[in-house]
Amino acid sequence: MSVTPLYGKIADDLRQMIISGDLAPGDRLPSEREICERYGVSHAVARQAIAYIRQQGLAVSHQGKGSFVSERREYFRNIGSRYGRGFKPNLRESEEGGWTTHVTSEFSQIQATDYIASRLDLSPGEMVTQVIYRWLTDGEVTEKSIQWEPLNLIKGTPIETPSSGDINQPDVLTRFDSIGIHVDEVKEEIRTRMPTPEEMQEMRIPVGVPVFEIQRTHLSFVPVETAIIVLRGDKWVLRNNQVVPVENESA
Amino acid sequence: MSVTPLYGKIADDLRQMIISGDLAPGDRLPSEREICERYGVSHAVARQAIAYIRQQGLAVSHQGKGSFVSERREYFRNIGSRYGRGFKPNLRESEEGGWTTHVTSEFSQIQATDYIASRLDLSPGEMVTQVIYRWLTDGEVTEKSIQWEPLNLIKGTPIETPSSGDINQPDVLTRFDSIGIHVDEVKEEIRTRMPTPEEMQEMRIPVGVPVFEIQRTHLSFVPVETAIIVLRGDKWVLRNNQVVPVENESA
DNA sequence: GAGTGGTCTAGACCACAAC
DNA sequence: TTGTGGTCTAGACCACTCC
Repeated sequence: MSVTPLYGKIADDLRQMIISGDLAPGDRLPSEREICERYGVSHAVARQAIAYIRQQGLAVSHQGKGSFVSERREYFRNIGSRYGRGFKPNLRESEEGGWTTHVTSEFSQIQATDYIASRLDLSPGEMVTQVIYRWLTDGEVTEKSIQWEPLNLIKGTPIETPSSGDINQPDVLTRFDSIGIHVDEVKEEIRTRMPTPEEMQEMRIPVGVPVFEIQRTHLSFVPVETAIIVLRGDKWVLRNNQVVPVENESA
Repeated sequence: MSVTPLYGKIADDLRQMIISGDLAPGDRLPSEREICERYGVSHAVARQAIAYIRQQGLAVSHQGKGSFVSERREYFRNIGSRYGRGFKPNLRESEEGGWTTHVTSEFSQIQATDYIASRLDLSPGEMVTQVIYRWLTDGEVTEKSIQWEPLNLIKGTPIETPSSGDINQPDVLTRFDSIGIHVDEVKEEIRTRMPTPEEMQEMRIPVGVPVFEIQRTHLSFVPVETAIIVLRGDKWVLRNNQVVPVENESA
C-alpha cells in the first residue's frame, strides 16, 4: 500500500475516462469482475473504486445491469423575478425551457409544530393548512414541497383549499390578493445538503446527488405563507438575472 | 439477509441517535470494533454502516480518533441585493453575521480557453486576466473563485491588477465604473454538486458535503467579467430577500 | 502500547436483468 | 444460464492518535 490506495488509482483511471469523454454520459463502466481481473485486485477493492466514483456523482449503478456514467438534465428556475403577480410558478419556465410539468398535491389541516409555528410567527398548536406538492418534470419527481398557511387568515375564503393538481394555479401573491391580503416581502434561504434516505427513495435520487433546500416565507408585514422546497440538484439550476440600476447617466 | 441489509439496520440506529439528539454535533459515534461486538457483525459491515451515515452528511471520520456527528456552521450570503455599487462583497455580511474573512488571490494573464471565451463572448486564445481567490471564513477555506476579464478592456487602466488580499476591495461595478464602463446586468446560475477530489483536499471538505457552484457574469451590454464561485455547502446559506412592489394601493 | 479508522484478500452467497 | 451489482465473513495488516 502506497500513499494513494489501490482503489484510488483505479478510481482515478475511471474518472479520467469520464472527464476526458472517452466514456460519455449513459455509457457503461467496466464491470466489477473486469476490474478485478484487469488490476488483479479483490472484489471489495473494485467495488470501492466504483463507490468512490459514484459518491462524486459521476456514475450510477443498477443491480444486474452495470454502472453507468451519470447524465445531468438541467431545468432552469428563476430566483430573482420568480415572485411577481401573474407569474405561473413553473409553467413559464417550462414554456421557455421546453419541458413538461405535472403536479400532485395533498391537502390537510394540522396543528402547527414548534418549527412551523416559529416560521409563521404563531403559537405551537394553532391550526394551519398544509399542502404537500410533488412536481414531476418530464415524468420524474424532481421537486417536493410542503407549504403551510395560518388557517385563521384564510378560513372560509375561496383560497382555503388549493386548486389541486392544476399546473395553472396562480402564484401566492395573486391568491392572497384575492382575499385582500397584499404580500409585500418574500424571504428565501437556499441550502444544499445530501438527501435523506426517504427523499432518495421518494424522488429516486441516486447516490452522490445533493439537493437544494429552499425555505421560503411570504409576508404581509407578518408571515402569511411558508414552505420548504426540495429540488434535485442534478436536475435544477437556479437562475438569478438582475438589471443594475444606472448611477448617473448613460451606460 | 432480509429486505434491508444488516448495515442498513445499524445505520438506522446510528441515524436515530443523531436525529433524536442523543448524539449531539461533535459527539463521538461508537467505534467500528464496538459495533462489530454489539451487533455481532464483521468489520466490513460496521464500516459500511458508518460509511452510509457519512455519505448522508451526518458524520465525519478521523483516522486514529473516531467518527463524530457533523457540525454545520451557517454563514449567510445575500443574492438579491449583493450586486450594488459600494457593496463590499463579503465584508458587510461578515459584519452583520459576526464572522471574520480573509482572502488570498493569485493573478495571471492567460489565453482564453474555449470555455472562458464562450463565457466572455471572445475568440479562443484572446488574452484575459485571471484571478483565483480563496476566501477564509473563521480561518477555514470555505470559498474559492476564479475570475476572468477580457484584457483588452482593462489593459493599462488602474484596475488591470486586482488589489490583492484586500478584504476591502471594491465591488465589480465600482471597479468598472472607475474606467468608464458601466455594468448594466448581472447573470448568475447556481448549481449544486459533489466536490471534486481536488476541491475536497483544498477546502478540506469531508465526505457527504456538497458544494454550491455559482457561475456569474457581469455585462455592460457585452460580458466584461465572469467568474466561477465554489462555496462549501455545509457552511453557506444563500439568502434572497425581496420587497414586492405594491399593485394598486396599500398593503 | 492500546485503540482508532483505513486498506486489502479470498472466498461465499444473494438479488436482479438479459438472453 | 450467465453476467451484473449487492451483502457478508474472517481474517491480516497499515496509519494515525493519544496516553
